[in-house]
Amino acid sequence: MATSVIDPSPRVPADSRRSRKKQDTRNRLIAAADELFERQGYDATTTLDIAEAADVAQRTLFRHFPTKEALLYAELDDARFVLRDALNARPNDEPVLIAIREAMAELGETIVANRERRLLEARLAATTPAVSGHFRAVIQAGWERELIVAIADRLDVDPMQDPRPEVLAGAAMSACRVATRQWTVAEGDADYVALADRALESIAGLGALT
Amino acid sequence: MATSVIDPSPRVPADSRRSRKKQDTRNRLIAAADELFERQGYDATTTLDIAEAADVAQRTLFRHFPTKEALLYAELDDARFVLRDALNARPNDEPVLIAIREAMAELGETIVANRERRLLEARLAATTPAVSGHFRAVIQAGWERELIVAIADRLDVDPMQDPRPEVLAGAAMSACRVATRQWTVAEGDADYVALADRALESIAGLGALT
DNA sequence: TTGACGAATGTCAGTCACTGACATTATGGT
DNA sequence: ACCATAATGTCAGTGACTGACATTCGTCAA
Repeated sequence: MATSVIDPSPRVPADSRRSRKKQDTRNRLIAAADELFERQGYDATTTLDIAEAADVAQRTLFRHFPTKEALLYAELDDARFVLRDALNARPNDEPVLIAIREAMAELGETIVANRERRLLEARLAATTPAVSGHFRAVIQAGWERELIVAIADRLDVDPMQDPRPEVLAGAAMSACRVATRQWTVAEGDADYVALADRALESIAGLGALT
Repeated sequence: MATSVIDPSPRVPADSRRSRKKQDTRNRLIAAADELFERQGYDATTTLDIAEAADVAQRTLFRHFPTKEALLYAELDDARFVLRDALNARPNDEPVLIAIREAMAELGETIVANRERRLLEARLAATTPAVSGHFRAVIQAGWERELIVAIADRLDVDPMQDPRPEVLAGAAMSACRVATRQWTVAEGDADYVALADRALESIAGLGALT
């Protein structure tokens, strides 16, 4: 869900032929981008290439995705809603860091399911500044916002006054980045959930470092 | 210093007329960008506008700065070397989080000195996604790298294996972002160093949150 | 002083991501 | 069948950035 682009009130049943076709072009665009990025690299692939490979006009591509990078991270961007739901599902009396670890564990399963795509994202992010930049600026920032409001809710504090929600969220996102990098170095042959949990756990000991 | 762009080995004395002129065009470009961003907004200002206001060719602008955003963040980008030096200057037996707080305090003074520019950066980042994105993707990531190597050095661990350096660095950068936001909300009429220190201090208690 | 060398800049043409405006086609409801 | 409108197509831009080559200007040595 979440078309990555703003489309307000659909007056059409969510499962009409129209919406199926729309979803289909969206999927074809993602698949085309995937394959082209894989085959000829990110920078060497133009949005026109992608559109033609998906057999749509370039303009249509930009109606579905706001930027070229969004094509790559469509799935991870939507995953922030999964994160939000997972967080809200944790019991309210659970310590915040525990709740985050549990929610991330749940999310981690979903993430790693698409192993090949995750590895592609990682490869491209490692070689292309535009990609890693977009990840930090858009994807990670989006996840972070979800974390912040969830944490502030639990602590019942104002995240504009109390620095802890944002600081904890930042630490958690860094932990996820580390876990992802380690998982990527291992070519996906590692327990992502365990890696992430270990990194998240380390947050508790940050103040005691020599 | 660090010209924000790669120029390897200058065979010319660092204080020749040539280098002074070069530095001068660089400064004029920054000043021109500053004023135009202030007057007509970020998006409404083209790189050609800036170049003409500084009385150079557009091509020259892009020889001094790799992107339009870099014009805005030239100073903050260079500040990462100040951060590195400040960190290295801290005694080796000092606990890491303390060292970071002290180094940031030192850095904070430098930062807040240019109050008007900081407020301009904040205003633009708050209204223009391209600006806030660049900040996260380039500036903050750069500072974070400095933090990571400094922390890993002190702990004598491999930052690729041990998640703690990167996690702590991420938390610290988030703390700085919070402090900057609070300082900005107060229109610069607040003790930035105190705000940053309070946010950084909160890292120690992250694991104990209910 | 002069002349050679090279750094900084200028000029120009091009690529490519992205956008606004308007025309066309395809669906869904009537 | 008919109309409203969602989805797409077409086209002509704008603007950031780049490569190639010409020109100017500071530096230094003979």
